[in-house]
Amino acid sequence: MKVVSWNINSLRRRQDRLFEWLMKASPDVVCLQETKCSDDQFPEMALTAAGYRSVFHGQKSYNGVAIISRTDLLDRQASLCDEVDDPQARVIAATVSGIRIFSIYAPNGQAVGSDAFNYKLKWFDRLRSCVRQAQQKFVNVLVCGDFNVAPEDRDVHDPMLWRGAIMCSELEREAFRSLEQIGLRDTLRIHHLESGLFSWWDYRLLAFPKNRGLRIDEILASENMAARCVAAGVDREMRKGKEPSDHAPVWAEFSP
DNA sequence: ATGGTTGCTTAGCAA
Repeated sequence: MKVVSWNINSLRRRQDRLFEWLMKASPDVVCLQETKCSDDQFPEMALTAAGYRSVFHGQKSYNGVAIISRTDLLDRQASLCDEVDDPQARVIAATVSGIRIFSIYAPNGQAVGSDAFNYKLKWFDRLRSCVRQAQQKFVNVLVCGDFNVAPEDRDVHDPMLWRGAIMCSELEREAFRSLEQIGLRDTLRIHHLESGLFSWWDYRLLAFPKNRGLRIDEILASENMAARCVAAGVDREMRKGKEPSDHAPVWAEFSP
């Protein structure tokens, strides 16, 4: 089973690219982030015609997440488990073949120490609690998305330049590690230890051709799923060409 | 070098 996580940076803007890629790459499950469209704008019918079911949780202009799958998506949940009424559409979960799958779009945090930054840290606490709840019910859990955290220096093109900056600060990395401490594994690192593997490149200053990027999109797997992970990678091709998202899809392959 | 690019919406914010 091939699972992909992709921050598409506007589904409406990149719908053609999405469908071409689905036909070519033929993934089993795709977690999308920053769909930036309300639920009434989501191309559910077109996806059905292409052979994909979908669950989605969007809002006007910003954020928005979805999961699309070749097989049934059960028990859709569009929240972080708690009763907090969050106006930002950043989480959706569903069950595919007995695997509980989350598509998450973590807050960016704007600047270290800002209100948005503190909201980001609290949001990670809420996410951790929510994933723990899922782990009570499911042995197989995947948490896929844009975490807006580069977990280690090897995930950063220029660690000295980014030292302590947003997405790289110690508090954010600690928040990310707290997810690993409840038994989630960063699937890319099961198969690749090298630096230079990124998932996001700024649109500015030729960042992509210079490979000046960060790895902030991850597929985290529960122990049982990690044991089944036979390959993982980044689809850099999708960052190329006309009007790409600023993120490339990251993927992980699981044996039955 | 304190710049620059894109999306959403239409002046300015978010990323």
